[in-house]
Amino acid sequence: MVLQKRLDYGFNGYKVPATPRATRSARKRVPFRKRVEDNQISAFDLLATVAGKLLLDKESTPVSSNTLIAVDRSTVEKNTVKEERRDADQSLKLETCNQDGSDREFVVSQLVSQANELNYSSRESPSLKNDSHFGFTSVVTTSGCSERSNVLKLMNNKIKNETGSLPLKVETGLPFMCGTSGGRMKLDSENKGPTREELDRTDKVSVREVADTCPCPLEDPVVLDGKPPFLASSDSSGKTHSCGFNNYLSSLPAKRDDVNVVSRDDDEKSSGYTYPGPIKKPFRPAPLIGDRRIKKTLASKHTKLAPRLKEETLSNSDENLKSAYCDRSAYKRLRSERNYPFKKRKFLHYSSVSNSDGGISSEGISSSPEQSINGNASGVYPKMSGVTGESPPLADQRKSFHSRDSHVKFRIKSFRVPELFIEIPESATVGSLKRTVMEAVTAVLGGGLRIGVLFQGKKVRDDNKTLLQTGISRDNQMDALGFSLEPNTSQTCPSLCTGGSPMMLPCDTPLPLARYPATPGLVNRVTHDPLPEHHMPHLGNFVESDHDSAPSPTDMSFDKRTTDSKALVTVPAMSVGALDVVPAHRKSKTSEVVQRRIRRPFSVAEVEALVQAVEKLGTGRWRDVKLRAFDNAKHRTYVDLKDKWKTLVHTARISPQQRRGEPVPQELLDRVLTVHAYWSQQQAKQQMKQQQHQPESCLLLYNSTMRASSRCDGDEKNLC
DNA sequence: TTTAGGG
DNA sequence: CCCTAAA
Repeated sequence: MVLQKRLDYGFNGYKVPATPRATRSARKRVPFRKRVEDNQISAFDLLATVAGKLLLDKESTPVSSNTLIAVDRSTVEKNTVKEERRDADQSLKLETCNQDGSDREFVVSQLVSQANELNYSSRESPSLKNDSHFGFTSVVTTSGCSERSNVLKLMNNKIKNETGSLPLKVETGLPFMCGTSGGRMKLDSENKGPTREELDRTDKVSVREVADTCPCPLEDPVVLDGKPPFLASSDSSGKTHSCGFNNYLSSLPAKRDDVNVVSRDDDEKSSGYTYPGPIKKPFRPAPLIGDRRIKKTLASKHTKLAPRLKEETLSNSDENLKSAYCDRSAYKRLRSERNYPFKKRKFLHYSSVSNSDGGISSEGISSSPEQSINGNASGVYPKMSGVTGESPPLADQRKSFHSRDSHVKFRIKSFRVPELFIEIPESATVGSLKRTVMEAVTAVLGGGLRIGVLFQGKKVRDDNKTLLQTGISRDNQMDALGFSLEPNTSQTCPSLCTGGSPMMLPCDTPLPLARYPATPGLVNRVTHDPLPEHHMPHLGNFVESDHDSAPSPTDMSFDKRTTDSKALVTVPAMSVGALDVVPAHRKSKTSEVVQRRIRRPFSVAEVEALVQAVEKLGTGRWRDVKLRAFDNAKHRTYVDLKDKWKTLVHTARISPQQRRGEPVPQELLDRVLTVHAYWSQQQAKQQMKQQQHQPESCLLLYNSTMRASSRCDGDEKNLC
């Protein structure tokens, strides 16, 4: 807590003089701010996690991100193990999942059976529970109606060929698809009409069709058993079918694991084995940090997406929650795909398929959402690709799948913070030591970081080499790979911004914090920013000209900072999530975004001028002081001057060891104390005069006046 | 808008 | 530096 607080201040810049903060992102004025800051902290906090190692795994899990169902048992088990490991250490993790060209073509029947198997095993084996829920829950969570139906439709395409059609009534199928619980049945049913309409129109696959083709295997008793009783009972007619259907559906997103999405264990752990029925309940049983973040994000994003969602799904008021989760996934998609032209509707559909977990995780990983969702979904389900107009036909898609490199899976447990050298006098307090360290750390973190890659003990400097070329992708080399955070010294960002090393996020992946540290005036200098449209609207207005002011150290580090911010974010974005909140606020549609002014430490000369002016005018006439001594320093407001005086007085009173920032000459500080005492006295006298006729307060005032005057008696006389 | 103070 | 209540 303490640490966090301190960091907070550090990044606010205000209280950590030694750590010039370039900027601060826009945000809403009131309550948001605190939250944002806190979130930001956690990001850095996380970053600062010490000493770590990177695990490199090579897996040949079927990619499929979209193919949803192809999780074989071995994969599940593997994942389970990982899950446990995650539990063991809470440090930062970054994972990418392997994408292999193989196993891409699934036949529905196969898929189905596997799905069932999954269900079964999850029920059977406790060890698998965690993992399976992992998959299932996410399905439940994120998949909204539309998505599901979408999936269904997609399935349909396949199914038709494979199994032909089975009798299943739409009436039974739909409610379940869209319903969240048994109790909601009625509403759902009411809404099924529009939904269906929507579906038909959009994807040209009638719901009826879909329902009709529900595969047989779903009726498997085993599956039914695994399903919560109330779900089954909630459906009075054709329950068997619908249940099977549901199960089937639920199993789809389970595939998600393959998509590489790394969800925080804590996010979904609690849900355990989840069945598709009560979609709502298991959503977020116990909102954890990650979730909160998401909610916040949603809060703002939601408004935009909700209408559409509802249109597509249900107009049920209870739908909010659901749509919110849709939003979440959608939001992720949005962030990673906003460069693409996309049809809203399609976009929505896609979103749920791959992303169920609340994590920010998937983005930034090599198998990015674009690939997984766009590619697979459309590949497997040609209809969608047709509508989207982005994805190649199935055949081509497949081709491209195979031609894609195999992916390497990374897990970064933690980062090592660059070595820091700190010198501090013996007389310093522990508190100040902590502070100093904090400053150093924040300076590093806030001042620009880059990622270093160590391989076999050597730094890999060539960012253009592929993993293959460097040998990193080889299984036996996994131990030889390490990441580190390094203070950034270069002015330009080499590959990260241009092409991106495989380790890093793709440049076009929007990163919330990427532009976060950018200073108003600074933004203009960032020419390579991939997403200019996401800049805050008002930035330009804040560009101040401060030629009149002494250049502060802050100014020097701007460029580095901006260029590197990406690297900085890349890592924590995975699991921290706090960062996610930022963009939401940045884009807050409701109000104007406010940019915090950059910190401009007072130079000695300025302090001198200030003291001089105050000597003349006294405290309490800050406007005059401003006019007199800082009239042409536009960035110094009278409030600033007042604040500076306040801190000057404080500085003068504390021991020199406790002072930070650019040292102010003791002579000046002495004057500050003197002047301050004098004017305080004057003020008191003034008040005494005014209240002379009030006997009660007279004594008090007199005492305080005496105290003040006795302290610097001699000086006062001089001044007078 | 300015001041004064807390954050 | 920010934010605000008061003046």
